[in-house]
Amino acid sequence: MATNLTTIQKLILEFIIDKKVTDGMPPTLAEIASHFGYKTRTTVQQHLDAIEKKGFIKRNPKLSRGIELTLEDKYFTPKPVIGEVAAGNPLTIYPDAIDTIALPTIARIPADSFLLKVKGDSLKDAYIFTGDIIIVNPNITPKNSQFVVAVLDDAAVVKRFYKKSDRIELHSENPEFDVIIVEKNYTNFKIVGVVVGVYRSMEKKVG
Amino acid sequence: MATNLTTIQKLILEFIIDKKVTDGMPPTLAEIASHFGYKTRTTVQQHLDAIEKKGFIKRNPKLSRGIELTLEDKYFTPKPVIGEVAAGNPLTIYPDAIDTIALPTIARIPADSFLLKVKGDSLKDAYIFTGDIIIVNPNITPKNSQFVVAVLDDAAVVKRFYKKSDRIELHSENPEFDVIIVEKNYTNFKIVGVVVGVYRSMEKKVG
DNA sequence: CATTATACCGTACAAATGTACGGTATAATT
DNA sequence: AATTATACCGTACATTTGTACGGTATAATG
Repeated sequence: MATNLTTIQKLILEFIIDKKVTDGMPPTLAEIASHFGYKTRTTVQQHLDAIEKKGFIKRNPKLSRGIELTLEDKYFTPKPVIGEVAAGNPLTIYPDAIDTIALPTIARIPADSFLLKVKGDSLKDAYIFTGDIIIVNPNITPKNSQFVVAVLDDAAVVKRFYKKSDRIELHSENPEFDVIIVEKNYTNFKIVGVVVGVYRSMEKKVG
Repeated sequence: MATNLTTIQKLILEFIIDKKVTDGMPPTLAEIASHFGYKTRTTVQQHLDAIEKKGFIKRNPKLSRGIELTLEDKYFTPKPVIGEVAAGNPLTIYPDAIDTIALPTIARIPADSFLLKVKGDSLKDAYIFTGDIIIVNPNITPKNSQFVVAVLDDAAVVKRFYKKSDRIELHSENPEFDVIIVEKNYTNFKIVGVVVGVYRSMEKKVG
């Protein structure tokens, strides 16, 4: 879907989506204004007018929080896929990807998490396949045996996390792969986040 | 969870859940009052006080539509998983699993889509595993190669759908399984719905 | 018999909410 | 040079919204 929304309009729309996902309901004009530092609700009002005119939302007049997302399939919440993981390769982050996918509401993801598309079959032993979307939360401290997205020497990996007293181990589901051991003082290593869910759309053919 | 809610309180709670599911957000006091024919919002206010006191909801003071459902699992909308598919077995629909509260939610699932939990590894060739949740839409006409949930001779199957001029074929991902052929006049066959998505939570350990 | 919980009513009010009207400033288009 | 779209401001106002206070009536409980 081509977006003829301006940058600011896009930001506002994203904020609305974000609020809907985390709070379960769209924000009020005042909440939007406050978030963007506007001194008047009128400014928001005018942006919403523009966004509505472009067909991205529909508003129920006089109804509080009456912003409906037009692009949203009734039971699906759109959320941008911000990048790709293909194990072994650098973590690709799309520049300004408004490549939203329709995530089912059951996969109700916390606002602070993001989506990555899986490429390659390096995760097939974890039952995660090319095209699957993984939901990554960067604000969770990983517990042992959880899947994490990590960047090690500029290459991305998705592996099970195990913390030992002196090091961190990254295990693969497939025993043929060696365990990656990260010593405590190793600097070129970063946990990107914890994988909290996997979603796969079946609409298009998989096989 | 035992319910010590009164009949009316229960009705009001159900209405709130219903509104949340259909409109995406909880109602205002006025909307509740109008639905139940109350002449005052105060009446609703008092019922909500009671319901909150009993721990079923939590309210954000002063915030419009600030009714939170306490019973709602953090990452899941009140949309319940209504049954189980274990290929070869009858389609299990949970009777009224989670006590009075979940029941109305179940009854009110938008006819549009529902959730089934997958049991057994009969679908592993389609990369769907035990514990996964499939999202099924009964109102879509299946296209060729889409996964469908079907009931054939009282046993549930989840297979790829292929319509031929004179029959319907149900294919398995695993070529070792025979293709099921349903002749056009066969009666004991019903397409339950099209599998539109698979969701797997990674929060608890998978392996 | 007094108390408590339930189930309603009305009146009142501050704050929140959506919206209208009018204005300024910049950039792009015609 | 005139117009249009964008991006803000301020003031104003009728409703909506949540909430408080006070009252009535019934049924159940101690």
